[in-house]
Amino acid sequence: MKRNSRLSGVLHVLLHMAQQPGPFTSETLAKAMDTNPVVIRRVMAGLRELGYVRSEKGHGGGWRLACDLSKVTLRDVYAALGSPSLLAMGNRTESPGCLVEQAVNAALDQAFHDAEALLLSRLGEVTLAMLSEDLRKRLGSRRIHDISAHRA
Amino acid sequence: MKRNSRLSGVLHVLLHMAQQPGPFTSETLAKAMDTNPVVIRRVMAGLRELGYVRSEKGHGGGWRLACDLSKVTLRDVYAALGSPSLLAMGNRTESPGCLVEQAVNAALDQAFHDAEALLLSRLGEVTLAMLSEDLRKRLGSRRIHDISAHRA
DNA sequence: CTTCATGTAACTTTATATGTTACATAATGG
DNA sequence: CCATTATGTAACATATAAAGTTACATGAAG
Repeated sequence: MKRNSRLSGVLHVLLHMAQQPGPFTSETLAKAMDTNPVVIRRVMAGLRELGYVRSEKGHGGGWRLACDLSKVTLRDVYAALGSPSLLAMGNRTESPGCLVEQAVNAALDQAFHDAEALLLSRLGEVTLAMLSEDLRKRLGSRRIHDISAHRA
Repeated sequence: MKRNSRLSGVLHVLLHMAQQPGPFTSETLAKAMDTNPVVIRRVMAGLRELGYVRSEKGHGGGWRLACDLSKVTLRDVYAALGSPSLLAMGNRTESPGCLVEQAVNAALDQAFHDAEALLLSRLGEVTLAMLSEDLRKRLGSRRIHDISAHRA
């Protein structure tokens, strides 16, 4: 999986899960995402803590959606991943003694903060249900979208 | 120097240079920034290409500002660094064959694009002269700010 | 022609996301 | 019971990119 694509990856998994009844094993999901089952479990753990999915062990076990898709936004999913930093750039030092650095930080922080706020706001406007609806439109005529037939 | 803090670092250097007449050797700047002279040269190279600074070799050589600070914005400086990616997150794949991935990408791309545009816009509103003016206010009573007395 | 500065390629280090292995835990079916 | 199948998780390995370092070439000043 490409760098820093957890959000993208998790959404992919959730959307697939919304297309078929579960449960899905970590191995199935991992194959579809071209990654490792452990990675799936790691990423899904955050979602489980917030009650968006459930997991069960043993025969017939695996992952299932456990939330109202119209109530969960992309921002919620992002938060479930631990709210990793959104921006690729940051300040050299956070609490500088140098006044020059303080002046630089003040200017950059303002811009960075605004951009982060906008991004979070946008993510908060999109629910998983909206994504799923968009997907159904894209699927069009095709009746089923089986995860086992996944190709990148 | 912390990760991905080139913009912050370069601005720091430029602001120091605006406080005193030059020239400044890479070594002097490096000490103030607690980094290596070669790193300074590498980063300043982009600025030189765009004519924002000049460098001279030999005795009495070093770096000098070569632009009207009121005409250069933080966005210009960012561009001089090669416009590195602003966001820490991206899509798993750029041109996916999977329709699920396409739906996810479409949603995320919109949000990502808007945030990047806002950030660039904000950076474009701030000139080096404005930063320098802000710095002078912060310096207040202090008459001089000698780079050789730099502390982080 | 020595000294001091930048220019730059090549290499090393470090940070972090991602991937993998190994093993513990729990649920199910015989 | 107990073999099978699943998740849970720690520990380790790999990959990538930023940052730092070394080495040496180039050029200007005294």
